[in-house]
Amino acid sequence: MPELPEVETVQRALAPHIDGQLIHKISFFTPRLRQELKEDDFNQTFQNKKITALIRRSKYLIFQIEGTQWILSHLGMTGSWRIVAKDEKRLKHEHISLALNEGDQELRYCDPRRFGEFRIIKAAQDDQDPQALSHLGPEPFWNEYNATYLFAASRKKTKPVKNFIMDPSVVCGIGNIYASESLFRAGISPLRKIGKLRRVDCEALVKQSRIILQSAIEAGGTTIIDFQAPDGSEGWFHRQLNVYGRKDEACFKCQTPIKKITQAGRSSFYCPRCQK
DNA sequence: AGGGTGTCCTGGAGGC
DNA sequence: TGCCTCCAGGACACCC
Repeated sequence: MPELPEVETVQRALAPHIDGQLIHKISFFTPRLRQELKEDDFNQTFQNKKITALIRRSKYLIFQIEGTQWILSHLGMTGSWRIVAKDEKRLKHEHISLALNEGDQELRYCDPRRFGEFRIIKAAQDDQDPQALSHLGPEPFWNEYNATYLFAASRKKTKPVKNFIMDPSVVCGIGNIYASESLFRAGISPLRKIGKLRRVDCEALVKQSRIILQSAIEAGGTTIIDFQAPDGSEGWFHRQLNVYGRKDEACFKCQTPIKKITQAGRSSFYCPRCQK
């Protein structure tokens, strides 16, 4: 399940292989992912155009392509990209192929649950976000995401803190796993109302979420079930998870059994003793 | 308007 | 073994 560190890992692995490459042909092997996939539209727009960069914003990959249109890719739950030789046999759930250069190499997208996205968006001006992503809040590593910002943004809000930090318009890229893990490290219960957080809590939360995301990136992303980096290597960050997926197991700090609850339809894990 | 729920999807786990 | 049900998750539409 790709969250920010996984998407960052994919971006870093893929970019050197596709920057500067020409798109020879785009093929779809499924009528739709989250949206309809129309081969003609993509080929008319991108055939023989050069990929100038692959960047990450939030959990999106953006294929920057010469011209006025770009491609937005989201890995959903189970999406992955890999680079293969053109004659390599297609895997069961491979839905997209970008033949590069003279067609000798292909970038393939595999997604068993088809929760991913692949769509054409308008290119952005300068360093701005493309319009399709204008709703996104700051990245966790940007200076704008700090305790002052989080404290101000959360006043008079009544949502549980867990749901608040998972809102990409507040701060992007913190999914279910890292939300639980950040709160554990910050010593904050996921049930706390965000508006009741003190400034010191905001400071701890910003700091801990950064530390955890950074170490996950350095570890090459979390592999729980589905995630694989494009070179086939597995991330190993799951070995460092303190609470996620550890229902009824002993807290590493205090031995209290980890609790699992449901918030906004998503499972949260926390230590009822360490997190207040 | 803010907060919560339902929907999309399918593989895997667990129950009987 | 085989069938059934449930669950996982991000983004977004929708409801109260």
